[in-house]
Amino acid sequence: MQTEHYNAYSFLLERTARRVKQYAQYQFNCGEFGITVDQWSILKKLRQHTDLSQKELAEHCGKDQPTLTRIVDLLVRKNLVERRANPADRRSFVVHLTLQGKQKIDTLAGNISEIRMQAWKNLDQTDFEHLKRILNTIYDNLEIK
Amino acid sequence: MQTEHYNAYSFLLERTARRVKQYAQYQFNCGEFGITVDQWSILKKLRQHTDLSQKELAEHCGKDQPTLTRIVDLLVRKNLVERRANPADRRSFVVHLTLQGKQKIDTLAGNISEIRMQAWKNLDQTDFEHLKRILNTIYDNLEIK
DNA sequence: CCACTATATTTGTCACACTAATTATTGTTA
DNA sequence: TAACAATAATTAGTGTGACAAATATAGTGG
Repeated sequence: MQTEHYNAYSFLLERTARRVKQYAQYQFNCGEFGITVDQWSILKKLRQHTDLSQKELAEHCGKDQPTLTRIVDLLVRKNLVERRANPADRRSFVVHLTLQGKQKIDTLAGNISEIRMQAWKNLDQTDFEHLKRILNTIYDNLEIK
Repeated sequence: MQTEHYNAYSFLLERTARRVKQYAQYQFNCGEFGITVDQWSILKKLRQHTDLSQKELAEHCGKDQPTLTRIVDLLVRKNLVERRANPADRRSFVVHLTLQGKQKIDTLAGNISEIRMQAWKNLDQTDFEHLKRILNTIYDNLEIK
């Protein structure tokens, strides 16, 4: 690899990630979904693994704990989730989807899949495999001891 | 492409972009570089194209104008750049590297190249070409009209 | 020249990332 | 059991990103 690349990839990566998020948020706003993209990622994870602790939820979603605390605050304020005492550990809560939260997910899931699909025009399965492999390699290369 | 992918790529992309930035910032902090990763990207662009207006600088760096205003504020406070009147247009400034700014860039450029290189362990030129092509395709697919 | 529109920058607000510090609780070990 | 370290969650502070609105100046068409 020549040196000039080492500066380009971070720019491309950040720029693309930002656009992916911005595009999705724009569509969320147009459709008046009433949540942010990051809030959606939490809801969706809860639909798969119900009643996770905040720490577990943060790990699954790739967020840090302070960020997760605040996202959960916002979701609680919107009555989409609630904090429930964790009987096994009084330091922690489990985050529980409300009925309203489940309904929100079921209502939006189809729309959001379509929004996400838009990125893959002109790309195929092989491209996805490449992207996944390269991104995961970079991710592993940069672990902080 | 099957549907499950359409939700995975955004997670991978954001996660990787975040780690790239976090890793670089961590190394910046360890080395007491005294700037953030985003501030560095502005300085480096100014080293290539001197005295850009804030609007031009924002475009080159892929930042929006309010964000750029604030980053320039921080760089001014650190005496690394200064705002100079644009004789051609009194609405705008040109951002000018101070001597101190130039010295900072020259001092850090080598270290930062090395930090950036770390991401490419176990990857080659072809991987870079794939990544560039795929990210740029996604970027173009998601333009907001 | 005047009104109108467009542009460059700034400010404000909300959301999120990262770090460090704090609080409450748990686990461990002397 | 009492001191100690580890952990879950929170809070605070700074930086950045997106969007909207405000201000000042520039350009344009009548």
